[in-house]
Amino acid sequence: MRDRVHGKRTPLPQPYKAVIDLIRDSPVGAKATGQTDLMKAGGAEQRYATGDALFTQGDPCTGLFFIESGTVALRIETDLGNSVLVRLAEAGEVVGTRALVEGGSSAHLKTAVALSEVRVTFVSKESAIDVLEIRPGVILSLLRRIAREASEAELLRAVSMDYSARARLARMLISLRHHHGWVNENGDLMIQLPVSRRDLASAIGTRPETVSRLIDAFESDSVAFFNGREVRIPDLDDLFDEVEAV
Amino acid sequence: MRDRVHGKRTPLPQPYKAVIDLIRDSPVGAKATGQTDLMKAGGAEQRYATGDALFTQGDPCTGLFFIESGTVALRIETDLGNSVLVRLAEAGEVVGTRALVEGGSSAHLKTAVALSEVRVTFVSKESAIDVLEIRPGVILSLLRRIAREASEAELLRAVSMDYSARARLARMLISLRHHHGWVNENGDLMIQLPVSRRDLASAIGTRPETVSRLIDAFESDSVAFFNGREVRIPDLDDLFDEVEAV
DNA sequence: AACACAACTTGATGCGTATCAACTTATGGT
DNA sequence: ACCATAAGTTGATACGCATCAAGTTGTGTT
Repeated sequence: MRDRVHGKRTPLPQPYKAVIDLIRDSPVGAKATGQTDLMKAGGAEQRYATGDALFTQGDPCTGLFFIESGTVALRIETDLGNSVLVRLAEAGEVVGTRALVEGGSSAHLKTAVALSEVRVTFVSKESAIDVLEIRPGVILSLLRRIAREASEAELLRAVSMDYSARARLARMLISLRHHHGWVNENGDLMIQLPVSRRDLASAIGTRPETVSRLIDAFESDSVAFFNGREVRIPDLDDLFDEVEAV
Repeated sequence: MRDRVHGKRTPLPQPYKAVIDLIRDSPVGAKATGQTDLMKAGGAEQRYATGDALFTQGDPCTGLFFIESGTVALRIETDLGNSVLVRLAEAGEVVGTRALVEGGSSAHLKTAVALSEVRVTFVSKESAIDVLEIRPGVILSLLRRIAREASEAELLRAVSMDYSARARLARMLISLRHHHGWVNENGDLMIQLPVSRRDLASAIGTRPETVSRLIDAFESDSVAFFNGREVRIPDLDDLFDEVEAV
């Protein structure tokens, strides 16, 4: 691997491949699949403009939001300026699953804000549970989806602390490519960051100043070139190399 | 708050209380509730001795393990010596939920090892899914349980990086008290650590040497006194103070 | 276009913790 | 009870990143 500005870690001989793949390439939010049409049949389409909140931390959970298009930021807000980006939810994912948690009157732990034009199908808590009680197939699909999210979130939590901030930023870019990347005329991977530097920093557990410096480092090493929220990545493998060592 | 050997952080004005409570006191693995008797009816009781593996990373997922008694360590093993303790599963929790994840032939991402005499009810993947397809009530209970785990794991991942190693160790002790603590004749909280220093270190994302020094620091500050795997905590509030600032 | 304010960058400095090495203390097997 | 090996401790050193401060660039507003 290339020299790097920031540290090195003890290499890990032959870790189990599936785990490494997951660590290296898991989106911040897990991908969603499976048909939940039956459930969504009882729902209503809603639209949100950039910056609108789907729900706010502390609000009672009223139902599930199936994202049809657009990107939603899930944040913990600690005060006006101080917030932590917990994950980005993309088209195909469900947010608000806390509405299903046992104990009727649960409140949202996070705030969900549209980062772009967002279209969702909203299914109220009551009708969601109605459907779930009648159609085991639907609930099984939802269960499987959430089981995977839980499993992966837990795993990521445990291992992500072991990475340097530099590696975590690399992993973030890798995962963002799925919904925010394309290939330009020269064959370079391009990514349009959906978030500010500040969000980016909080998402990877570091500070905006550090992100700034990491960007400098990536550019000196020709791994990635940043221009505002647009990122050009000549060779994706270089990014994977950054996450190679644990 | 008292002076401390290690750092301080910018205080957070009035974060949303439920979130803070969760952060401060969430067990490493989420508590489980809800009746799943119907599902377990089709299962078989199994016993494991200390050190036995319920399953190993890479094995195909064969079913769900409902822990009736004892403590199970879930680890990612990277090689023989190098492992990360992802969570401790206690009586009342379910492990192996990855068996339910979509896409039939999933493999375990973690290794589950009994840390004590462990009694579980094992429900095979097939019969679990059979039950789930017939009894929506059961699956709903399971879904709710897993939804909460997912939600909390995700949140914890995001915020735990913001804490110092010292605060993370304090949080670990706080959460261990639920299943491994008692009160001694002097009214002191006692905790019998179920894991080695090495596991402890990996669970909080640090190194054994650092854990050693943190223990020294806790003892100098009279927050907690360690004797092998036995910990004496004169005042639990002192530990909560350690996690107070983000 | 001019302003206010937020977002971002750059530099200097210090703290927290990883790392490496040497040592001491437990643990388990024969 | 012994030895071999693992687990835990202690010390010295280095470095990644947070922090504070001051600047610059960007963005929306009237």
